[in-house]
Amino acid sequence: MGRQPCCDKVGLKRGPWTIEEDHKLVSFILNNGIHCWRMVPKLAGLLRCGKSCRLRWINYLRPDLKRGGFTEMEEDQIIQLHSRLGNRWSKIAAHFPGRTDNEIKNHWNTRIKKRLKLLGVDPVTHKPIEEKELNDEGEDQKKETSVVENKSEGEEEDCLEAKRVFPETNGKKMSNPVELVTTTSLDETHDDLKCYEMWCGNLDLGTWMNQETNTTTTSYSPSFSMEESKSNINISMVESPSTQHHHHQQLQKWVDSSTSTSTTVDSINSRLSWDAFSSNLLERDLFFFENTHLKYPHNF
DNA sequence: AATCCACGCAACCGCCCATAG
DNA sequence: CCTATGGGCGGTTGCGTGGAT
Repeated sequence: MGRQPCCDKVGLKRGPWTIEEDHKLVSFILNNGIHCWRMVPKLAGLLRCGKSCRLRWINYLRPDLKRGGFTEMEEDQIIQLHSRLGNRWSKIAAHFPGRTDNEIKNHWNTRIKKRLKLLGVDPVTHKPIEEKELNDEGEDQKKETSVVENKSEGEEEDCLEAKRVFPETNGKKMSNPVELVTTTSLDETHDDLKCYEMWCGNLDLGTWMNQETNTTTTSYSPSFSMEESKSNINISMVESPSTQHHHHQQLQKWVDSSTSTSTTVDSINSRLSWDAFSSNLLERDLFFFENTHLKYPHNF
C-alpha cells in the first residue's frame, strides 16, 4: 500500500498567512525540525495543508533567506543561467544562496523580462529581437521550453563550460549580451556569511528584513519577530568548555560548508537538509555561536 | 477625493518524480 | 514490480499597493 493522503483540504484555511500562523509554524519548526510536511500543520496547530506550510517556510519564513532587491550583478547572473537552464527556477535559485525559486521567477517575470526587452533582447531566446522577429511570433511558449532542448543536466553544464572557455569555437557566436559570470563569487560567500551573522547576532527578523530592504523601493512586511520564538526555546545554556569547543567546530563546519565553492551551488537545499542537521541542534548551536561570537570575536 | 489601472508578490494549482509499502 | 503518496517544481492567479487621471 502507498502512503496516507497529503490532506483532504476540507476545513483548511487558505489565503494570506497571519502573524499568529507564521509564529506557530516558525516556533514549531525551530523546536522540532521537519520530518514530514503533512504532519507539520497538525502538530503545529495550524489549519493549513502541509504543502502550504512548506511553501510559506521556504519562500518567506526560512531564517537564511536574503530579502531585498536584486543587484544588477545578480540580474545578469540570472539572465546567464536562464539562457542555459530555461525556466528551471529551482536550478537557477540554487546559484543564489538565500534566494528562492519563487522570488527569482517573480523577478524574472516582472523586471528582467522588461529590462531585456529594453535592451533589445528577447527574454525567451536570449537573442536580439530583430533576429526573433524573422521567426513566428506565436511560438514564444515553445521557444521558452526549447532553450534547454533535450540536453541532460550534465551536458548543459559541459556545453556552457565549453562556450565560456571557447566562445568563438562553438560553431556560432554567443548570443548572450551579458558577460558570463562565474557561478560562485566572493560576494556570494560574503553575503552568505553576512546572512548567517545576522541570523546569529540579531534574531529580530523584522530588523533583518528592513535592513535588507532599505535600499529598495519594495517594502516587505515582516510578519513576526523572532524574539518571541527565541524565548520559547528550552535549551540548557550551561556548557562545558569542551562542549563549547565542539559546538564551535560544528558551527564553523557549517559556515565553511555554506561558503565553499562546491556547496554554495546547492547550498539552499543542503542547508535545509534536516536529516543532516536537525533544527534543534542548529538552533542550540546558533544560540551558542551568538554568545561565543560576541565573547570571542577573534575566533571567527 | 475618487476611480482606474498597472505592477509586484505571495500563494495556489496541478503535474511529475522518487519512494514507501 | 506495482500502486499510491509526499514532496518538489513551474505556471498561474488574485490581491494589495501606488501612481495616473
